[in-house]
Amino acid sequence: MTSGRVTIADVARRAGVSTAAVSKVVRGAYGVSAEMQTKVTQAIDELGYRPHAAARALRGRTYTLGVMLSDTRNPFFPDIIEGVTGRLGDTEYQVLLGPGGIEPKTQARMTDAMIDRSMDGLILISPVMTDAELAAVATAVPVVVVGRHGGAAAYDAVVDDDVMGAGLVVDHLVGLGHTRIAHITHLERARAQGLPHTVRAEGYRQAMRAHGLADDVLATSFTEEGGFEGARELLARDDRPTAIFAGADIAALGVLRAADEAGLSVPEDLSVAGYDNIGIASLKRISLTSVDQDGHVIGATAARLLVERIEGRSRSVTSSVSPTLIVRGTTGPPRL
Amino acid sequence: MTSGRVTIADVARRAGVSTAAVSKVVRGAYGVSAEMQTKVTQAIDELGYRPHAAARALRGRTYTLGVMLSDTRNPFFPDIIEGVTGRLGDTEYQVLLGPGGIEPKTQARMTDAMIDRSMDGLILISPVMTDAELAAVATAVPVVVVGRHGGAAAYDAVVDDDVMGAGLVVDHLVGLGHTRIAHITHLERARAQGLPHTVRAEGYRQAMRAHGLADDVLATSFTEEGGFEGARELLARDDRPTAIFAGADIAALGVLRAADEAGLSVPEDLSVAGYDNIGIASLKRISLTSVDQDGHVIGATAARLLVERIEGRSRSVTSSVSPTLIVRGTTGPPRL
DNA sequence: CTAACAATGGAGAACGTTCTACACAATCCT
DNA sequence: AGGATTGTGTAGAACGTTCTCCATTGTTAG
Repeated sequence: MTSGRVTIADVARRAGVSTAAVSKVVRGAYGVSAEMQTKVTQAIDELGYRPHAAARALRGRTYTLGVMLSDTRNPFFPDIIEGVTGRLGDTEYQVLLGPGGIEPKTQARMTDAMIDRSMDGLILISPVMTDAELAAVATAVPVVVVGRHGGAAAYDAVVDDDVMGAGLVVDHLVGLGHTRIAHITHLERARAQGLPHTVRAEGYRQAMRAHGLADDVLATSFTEEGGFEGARELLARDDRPTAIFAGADIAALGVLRAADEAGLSVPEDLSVAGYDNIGIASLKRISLTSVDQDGHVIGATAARLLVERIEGRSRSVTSSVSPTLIVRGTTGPPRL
Repeated sequence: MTSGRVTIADVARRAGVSTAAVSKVVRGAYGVSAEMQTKVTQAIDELGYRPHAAARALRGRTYTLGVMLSDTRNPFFPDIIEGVTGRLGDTEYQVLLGPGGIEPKTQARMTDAMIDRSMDGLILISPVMTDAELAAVATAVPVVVVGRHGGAAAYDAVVDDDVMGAGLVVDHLVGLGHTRIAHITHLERARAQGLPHTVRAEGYRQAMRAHGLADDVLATSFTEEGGFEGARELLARDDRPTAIFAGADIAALGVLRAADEAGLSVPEDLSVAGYDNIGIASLKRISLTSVDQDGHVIGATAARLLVERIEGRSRSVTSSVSPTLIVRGTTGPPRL
């Protein structure tokens, strides 16, 4: 009455069997007769028994998967979550999210906390930890890393093909007739390698080279302000670009503001493209050309890989998701 | 070597004391000498010991707080999270988020899962459960409910004063000279009482009445599409409103699109206001007048109340946060 | 008919903590 | 001096599971 919690012992008493037998039934383990099965199942239903995850943790699984979020404000993070939970919806696994913050230190604290809570596996979204830290986490628990290129042997990885995505944008703009295409990227702060913005910038450079064009990369930050500042600088030049490809939609919004303030009309005077295809990009008022990553597929894939890992696979896998270009109103042929 | 995990017994052996003593030091409990304190602390540091939360759960606290999110896409949910984690940053508590989904059933599953994982307390953000379900959760674990009016004795509550917020908008519009002000609300689907949209609609009605004006409420949904559809219907009328107050910014964006398509200029032909002050409302391209809820304060308050509850307070508390009106470019005097 | 075996159920030892109860020593009061 | 009190440390029983044996059945093969 004090705790009120129904335990396996209560069920065993009710069904007139041992706790071991109940445990077997609950886990679907080998060695239970049909009769035992029904008896116990009935007792469980009558009492409303639910296994106590913490107690389970001491011996076996917790059926809890952790997803560490580096940035809660990243607009397609809900897509990834939905992909993960959707995939796991009909399994016994539960998903809990851990806000890891932007700093390597706070992220490490979060992953430690998740390990301490004996989660069965972790999905890390764009972690900003060193490779060594990442490897350390991966030895303690199965790990899938999302959004970071160049995965290691210790963990699985799911990445968007950012090189391809950047290429799609450049190809599109070149196809429209642009030659002066600038790229706004995010200034590298951490030691971590293979982060999306780096790879997108590299993909942009490759694609420009492939078209025989000179590249023009400016590093500010992936914020509205960063896009604004970057665009203001680019647009002040004598030979200002006719198109700006921002490495993230949020920065592209800043670019649009800069264009507004400079009295340039989009797309006639300036074409603008982003990356991520965030929800508002599709709003008619914005109508931003962008690269869609299909966070849903990314999340579902990460969940699948993680469960596979937990259930025994040891060979490491890297899955690459192909982005698609969504052409909208902010890109068009340059004014001659 | 197999598990690799450092346990309290390892620390005790290293320091040459009992496990009970180590436990006392770790918990900061009464009855440890200074000498013992340093000896044990040193051993902990040397071995890199971290308490195993699941094992703790079986006896005492887990130092884990759960935040159930009803809607991961809600744009000010990151603000609330930051408020919560910010408040808890220097305590021993860890915050984990649980995506509860929109359905009462999935939300119940989530809260159950959190209870099964012996979290010390739960913050429920706009839960769509019945009062009975809510009460049941609250008997199992300390609970703070956010964003739902009319809290019960069993749990604490933090709410935005939605009546006041709606009043601010109406007062502002009336002050500009508007008399035909329509309101777009969210169609009630669940049984749950006291949800924000209901209260906002009621606040709107009260304020209109106070100004001696006729109210005009249309229920669609709090989505871009819902705002669009609602506005299209309202704008097709003979005596179309000169101002539309949408109960959520996301719907207000739909209203803006409808105005664009109808060839009405904002704010000259139509004033538009929203609620929530989501990030993009401040973008120059949108510049939406809105009501700000200060999710940061809400989150911090919820965290404070929850910790108080966990640490013994039994009297139930409801904290109300005052919203503020952010006037931007989408509202102005009506054209005469 | 008996030995071997498969199928089923149960005992009981973990798992890593917390926490109550107690032992012991040192200090205090009268 | 002797009892009471205070301070400090330890033993050991929980907590609710899982899981490895082991015991007891039937069943089958020879």
